[in-house]
Amino acid sequence: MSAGGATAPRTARGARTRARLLQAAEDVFADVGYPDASIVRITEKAGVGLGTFYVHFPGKKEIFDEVVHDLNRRVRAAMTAAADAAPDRLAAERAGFSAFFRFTAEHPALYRIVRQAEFVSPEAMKEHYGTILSGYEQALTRARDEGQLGRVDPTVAAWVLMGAGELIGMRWVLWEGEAATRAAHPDGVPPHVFEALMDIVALIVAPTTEDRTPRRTEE
Amino acid sequence: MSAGGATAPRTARGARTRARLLQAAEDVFADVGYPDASIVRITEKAGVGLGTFYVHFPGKKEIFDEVVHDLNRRVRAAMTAAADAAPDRLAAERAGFSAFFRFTAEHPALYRIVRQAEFVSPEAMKEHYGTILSGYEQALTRARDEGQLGRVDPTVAAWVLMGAGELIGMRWVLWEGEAATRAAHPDGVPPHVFEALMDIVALIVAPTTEDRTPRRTEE
Amino acid sequence: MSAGGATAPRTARGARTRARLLQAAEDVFADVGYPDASIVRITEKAGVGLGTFYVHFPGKKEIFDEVVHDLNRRVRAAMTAAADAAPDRLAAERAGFSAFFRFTAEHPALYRIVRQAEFVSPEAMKEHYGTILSGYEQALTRARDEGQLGRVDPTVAAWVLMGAGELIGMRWVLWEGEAATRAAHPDGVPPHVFEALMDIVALIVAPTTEDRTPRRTEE
Amino acid sequence: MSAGGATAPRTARGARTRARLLQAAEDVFADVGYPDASIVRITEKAGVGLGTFYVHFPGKKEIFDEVVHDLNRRVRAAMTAAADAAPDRLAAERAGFSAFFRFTAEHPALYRIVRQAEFVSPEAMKEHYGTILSGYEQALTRARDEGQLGRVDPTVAAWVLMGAGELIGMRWVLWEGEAATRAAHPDGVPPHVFEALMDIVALIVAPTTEDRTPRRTEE
DNA sequence: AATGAATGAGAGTTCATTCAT
DNA sequence: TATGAATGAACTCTCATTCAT
Repeated sequence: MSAGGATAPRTARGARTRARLLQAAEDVFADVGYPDASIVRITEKAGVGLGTFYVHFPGKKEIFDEVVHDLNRRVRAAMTAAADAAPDRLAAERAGFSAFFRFTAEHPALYRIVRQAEFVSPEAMKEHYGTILSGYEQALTRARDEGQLGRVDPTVAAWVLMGAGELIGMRWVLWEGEAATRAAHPDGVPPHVFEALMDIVALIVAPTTEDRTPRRTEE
Repeated sequence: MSAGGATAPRTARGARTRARLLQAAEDVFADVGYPDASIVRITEKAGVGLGTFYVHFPGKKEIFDEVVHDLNRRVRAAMTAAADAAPDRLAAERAGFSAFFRFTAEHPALYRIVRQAEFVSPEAMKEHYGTILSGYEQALTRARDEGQLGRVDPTVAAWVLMGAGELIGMRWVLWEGEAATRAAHPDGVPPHVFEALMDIVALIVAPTTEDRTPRRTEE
Repeated sequence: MSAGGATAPRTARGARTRARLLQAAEDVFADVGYPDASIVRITEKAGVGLGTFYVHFPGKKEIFDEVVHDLNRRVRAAMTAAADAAPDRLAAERAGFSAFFRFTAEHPALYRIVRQAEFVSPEAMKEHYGTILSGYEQALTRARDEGQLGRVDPTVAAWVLMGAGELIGMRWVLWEGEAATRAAHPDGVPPHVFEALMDIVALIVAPTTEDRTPRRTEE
Repeated sequence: MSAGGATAPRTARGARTRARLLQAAEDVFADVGYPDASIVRITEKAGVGLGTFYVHFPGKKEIFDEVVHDLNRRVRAAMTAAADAAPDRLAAERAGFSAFFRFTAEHPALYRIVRQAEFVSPEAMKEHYGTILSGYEQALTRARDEGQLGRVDPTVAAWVLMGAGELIGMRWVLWEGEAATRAAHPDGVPPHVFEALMDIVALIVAPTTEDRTPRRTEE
């Protein structure tokens, strides 16, 4: 018997059931939160019997971790795909933020689930922020080396920009993002908000100039 | 505030018990999270009988709301007190962030509790961010009118700065803030992080100059 | 210290408080039933502090018993007063039933409370039915001796008539007795029901005749 | 009937458990009354785990309603079976009352449970009396049309007779019906009581004669 | 006499998990 | 693989009663 319990599917039918459970779990965790997301609720949404859950997952925490892992992978893929095509750092930021907000608008689960992870599964949370941040940091470091970033600390800048994305997303995607108006938001948030944010990002991510020489800091 | 349920204490003894329960609730919510914060746990920590809880609060959600409300009031008081003495906007930002990180270091409950509020009590969460943001926004608008702020949208800037504070605080106060090293952090986070953050803030909050004219956005 | 605990009032104020509690208890027991009638509810309705209850009554069961006792005394007084003035047995029945229904209409508590007494306080219940029945039985026995009653067993007849009163009262006073229409019911129930009942009573309570000689039974 | 909640059993084992719970509930409700009939008590008596209760019933009130419904169906079946074989109305009454008292003697739960229903579940109570009464009324109306009933109102007569049965049953079956003496009571109550009751019933349910013409009433 | 804070046993109910089918 | 019946620990909340003031 392998480590993870009764987990890996061995038939096509099993794989399908497993996928349905994962999707249902994502929905339910996002809808009602981890504590109120009962296994029955998940299995009912998935259209399978209660007992079936334990055929595919060892328990509630494990499926939660997997949902977080999935969302993390998908949001990073979306952001990377968008940013990679950009000619310079500022364009990459614009593309990355846009992708992030659009992903958020389509998968509110990301936010709602990650924010609860603190108590449910701190590892999952750290993994989520960790993976995103390390990629971000590398990109910024590279940009700085290429003179595309002002004299700011790439690590701190990465956390600042991520924080900006989080709260702007919370405010204008989750709190105010009605499906009706979303069509008018090509970047996930209202255009004027996106542009205002880009203005600020441009101040941070800007080619080094002589007259602006902030203190440089290292860890 | 004292609207519903068996709430307002009528004797000095009652007021003392109520306060003990509030403090215990803050601790327990921060320690184990809302769902695992049972009433027994709270009353045991407070050193009172289980039934006593319901003499003072109608239920679990209500005491949670009150804890959030309290923390919100206290953190805003701390930030306002610090920022009010500052000569200009940048100094105010420095003082405000410092106060915020120090408060966070001493009351990790703030973070841990607010982040859970999404499902437990969305109103409490919106109230929390709302009150902080509206103050912040006003201060920035005033600063802009006085020429102390670059041509950035004050509302969006406020959310960006708040997001920066949140994630920096999460990363360097909650995840890494051991009591041992805290003495060496006069601003709540390691000095080099604080200065790196201030560098970035300085880019955003900077006197208007002619050569930097980002697009201006209105709601 | 006397048997009944802290019960007998020693001042005029105390007596007033006690009476208010009794009335409140009657109302609350009738409204929500014994199990849901909490002491707080009673004291709130009475307009006194919770602790005051235990100054006047040893406990919940005791006040229940006293409420039953009171209602019993009052309904019997009403029925006796009405029946005593009647010239013959049939007239006495008519007056007695009328008094009973009218009392029921004004004090639905009687019914609702007595019916619950079975489990709360069997003694109280037996006392209630016992006192009413024994008076009834004596009256019927006397009537029989005076030739005003057919050859029916007075004991059984008393229980039959009481049962009739109970269900007719339940059906046409409690279930259907709206305050609005009550003015039109001089006997507590709709006139046609009352007369139909009297027709039946007249069959039971009728002067002995030669051709109707039912078997006579003794206990 | 199987409308709401986690109710209908899908396996034979489930059906057995459900039946055991119903029987246990009937016993416990009758023994200690609704408010003191805790779910633990019921499940212990049924010999199943506490949680099992909620697999089969949504809650306490629902099982109560079902118990009442069951008893109602059974007592009506017993009475109907007995009365249907009778040649005339008086014989039907005799058979019906006998069946009713015997059922009561064997299932004291009926009484004890129905009497509490007032507060627990008024609908259940009304359904109970309603179904019995409507059948009774129809039978009496038919009898009257066939000249087998004196000039009495069938509706009121039905309630009167039912009331008689209730109180006679309460007095001589519940209060005095010891298992020891029951063998000597072929009709559920002591023979002399039964005959005395039948004497009275005979006065009400009697062929129309010219010399007895009480007022006739209609609704 | 009057009060309300304090208490803990016990209530109904939920739910992650196990297991026989 | 899939299922749903079964379980009991743990939860939130109620309330009759005690007691210091």
